[in-house]
Amino acid sequence: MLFTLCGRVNSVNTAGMMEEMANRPYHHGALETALVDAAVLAVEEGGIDAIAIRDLSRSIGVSPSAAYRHFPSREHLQARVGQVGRERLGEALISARDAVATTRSAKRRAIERFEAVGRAYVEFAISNPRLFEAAFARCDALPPGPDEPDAWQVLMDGVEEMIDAGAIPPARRADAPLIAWSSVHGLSNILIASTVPPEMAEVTARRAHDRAIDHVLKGVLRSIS
Amino acid sequence: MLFTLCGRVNSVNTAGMMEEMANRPYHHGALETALVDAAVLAVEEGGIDAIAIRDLSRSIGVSPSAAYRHFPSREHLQARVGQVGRERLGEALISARDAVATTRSAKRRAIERFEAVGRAYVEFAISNPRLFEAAFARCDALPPGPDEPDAWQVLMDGVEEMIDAGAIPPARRADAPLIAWSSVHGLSNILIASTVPPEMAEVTARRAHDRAIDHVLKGVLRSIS
DNA sequence: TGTACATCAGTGAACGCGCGTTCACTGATGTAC
DNA sequence: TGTACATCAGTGAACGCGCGTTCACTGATGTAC
Repeated sequence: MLFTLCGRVNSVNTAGMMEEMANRPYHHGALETALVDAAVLAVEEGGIDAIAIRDLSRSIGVSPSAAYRHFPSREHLQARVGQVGRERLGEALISARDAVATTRSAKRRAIERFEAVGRAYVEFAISNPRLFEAAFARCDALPPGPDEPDAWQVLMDGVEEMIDAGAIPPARRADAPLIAWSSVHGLSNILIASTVPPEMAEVTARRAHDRAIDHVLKGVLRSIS
Repeated sequence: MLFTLCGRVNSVNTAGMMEEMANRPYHHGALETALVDAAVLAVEEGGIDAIAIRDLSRSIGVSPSAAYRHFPSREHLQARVGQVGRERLGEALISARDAVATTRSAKRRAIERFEAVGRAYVEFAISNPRLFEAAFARCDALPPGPDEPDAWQVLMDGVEEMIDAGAIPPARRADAPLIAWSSVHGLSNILIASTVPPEMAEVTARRAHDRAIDHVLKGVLRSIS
């Protein structure tokens, strides 16, 4: 499911929702979280403009005005979704990087960890295309939280790690992060934008994406070496 | 104006519009063009979802239903705007490339033409951010017209030209276009997304962008050489 | 050259819709004494 | 331990809005004879 083209993490439990609405207490208890979760799903379905306070409240089973206890306006909720997108992206990068085995040489390991970050970046975008877009569409609206994992930071750490391990020359410290980020971010957007013809099997698309990612990552390493 | 951050080609002539509405004939004469032009401006103002048939018709001075003589639905108009974005991007690339002087060696010239394309790509995105986004958001909706200049084609031509001139090895023919496109497309999106703090002068931003473009283009050449 | 008529490109009223937001309110919760 | 009361987190009705789209219509245009 993670690798389905434009696939969504589809965790809506309709039965559970109906049940919840039946014997629902006066106070929801975690309305803010519920709103953000629902908003994230809505964004993944129809983009950032698909966020509608009335619609989300309704789906949660709460009156529209209740939402205003937690967000002063629709825009603030949208901004929050962008923030969540950035958080999830950062987490995906870190967990992919840290999943790389540690049995290689320091140099090889640094390269593989860097590649894992790049690969995870593109795969996150493919798996959550609209959330990925929202993450960057509203990135000026809410500052990164203090312990929010930041994609840009993860990337710079990776470059530093490679320099330390002697995988790339220190002279590249200044421009390598932007070069790498551009490539990987661009590939992500390109893969998101291009719709695969329906007759093309999902597996085929996945393989094509894989090859594209490989090529671009190899290119990145060449350009910063 | 071309280089203003998030600058728009602001060619609305309010006086002219009022005048036109006063002694306007029963038939508009070029309503389709007028709708597309107005839609492009609206997109540049507020993104693809800012296209509203009622609003556009009103601004042109025509009844809402008149638009339906030319577009079956709002979605078709949106798709058309995406197509216009792609056309304009393609034209910008070609004209920048062909503006490169021909007095250099074939090799040097091929490289400079290629760089000019990359630079024009990013500059188009910076100058028309929302139109640029729309160009790729709806790129599956309308097929490219027969003589529509295609950004991807321009890029591939550039690679071919460099191979012919001996600027890059033929072995790069397969992966160079995607690598180059990813970098340049990614940088475009990054520069669009990052808002410059207001205290930062426009000139400063422009210079920062210039440096970023230089770095990334140099990286592209390294990675495909 | 003049005229009948088909076709084209508009009008304007109406339909039904869902939205964001506000407001006075009420039920539940927790805290000070 | 019990109670008064402030505060919190909901309700539900209402406001005004603009939207996409349809429909029967009408004025302008061009074409066949």
